[in-house]
Amino acid sequence: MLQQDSLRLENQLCFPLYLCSKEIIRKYTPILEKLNLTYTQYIVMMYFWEKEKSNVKEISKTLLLDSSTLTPLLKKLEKKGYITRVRSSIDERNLEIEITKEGKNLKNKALSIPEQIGKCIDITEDEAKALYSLLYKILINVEKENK
Amino acid sequence: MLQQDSLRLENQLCFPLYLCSKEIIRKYTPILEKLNLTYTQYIVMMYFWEKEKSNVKEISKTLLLDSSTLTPLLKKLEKKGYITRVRSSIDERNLEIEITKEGKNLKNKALSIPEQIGKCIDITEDEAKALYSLLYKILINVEKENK
DNA sequence: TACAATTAGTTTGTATACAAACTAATTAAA
DNA sequence: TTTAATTAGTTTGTATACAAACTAATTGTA
Repeated sequence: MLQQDSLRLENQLCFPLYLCSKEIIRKYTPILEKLNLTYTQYIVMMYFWEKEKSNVKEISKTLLLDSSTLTPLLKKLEKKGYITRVRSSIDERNLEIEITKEGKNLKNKALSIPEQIGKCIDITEDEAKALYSLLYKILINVEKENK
Repeated sequence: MLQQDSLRLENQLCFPLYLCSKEIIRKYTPILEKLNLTYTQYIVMMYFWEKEKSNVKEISKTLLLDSSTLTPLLKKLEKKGYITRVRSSIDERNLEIEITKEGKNLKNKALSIPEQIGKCIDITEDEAKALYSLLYKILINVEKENK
């Protein structure tokens, strides 16, 4: 490919990635509204459905979200009553974040969401698997140099 | 898969999509800084490297960006001297947007960017092709219902 | 031809994102 | 044992994103 052509929109890989991410998240929005969650908040709640207690640093590392993104987001989730935020008494720098009963209950309301989104995306299971492994392969490569 | 498990982070497809998009864009950021561009501004400039003249509506349709995202972004590109924004005299509602000579010159500075990013992503050509077609397949599906 | 409907773009409000600067607590080390 | 360095999280500033409301221009239509 000519160097010129590598700058054509149709030859970009990140552009469709960016669009897919954006457009799928846009599909989530009205669905998540019923749970009073945004997409990023939903991701954080998923995290807490698997791990009841954590702190900003751990969440940041798992979800690849900056702590300065998380601070206000977690405050919002606290205000909604889905999590609690308490300074650790052992190390005052740490913020102990814990899911509430209400936060746990939210999972029941979310059970049908993956299927709803799946219908929108509408690819075969094999395609989904192929996509999934490609994405994680890229993620590992891209994150490799961040150390 | 149990309905419960479909809510596990590791079973999400949108999540790695979102991460890939975000993290690759983060790789672009320091590279694009040398051209005084953000990633979204870069996408818009790519658009104008292929189409010298356009308007908000057309750009919005091609790049899937809301006009309310484009308005301030285009003003910034104008301030940087890369495009001009002039109301159409035929239909005052239309904004005629055109790339400047400086905007065109910027392309030369950008020529090496795809290769730099390619190195970060680091997948084979076949994998890139497979990913590319999967992403566009999803995009078509997701956008289908937006009519 | 007035008035309704549509259209193009802008403004407003809310929610990310993240880099950089900052604060406070803890740990390391001179 | 002070002081320096590190660490965890917050604040600030800039730039998206997009829905909803809005403005102004144009088009459709009764």
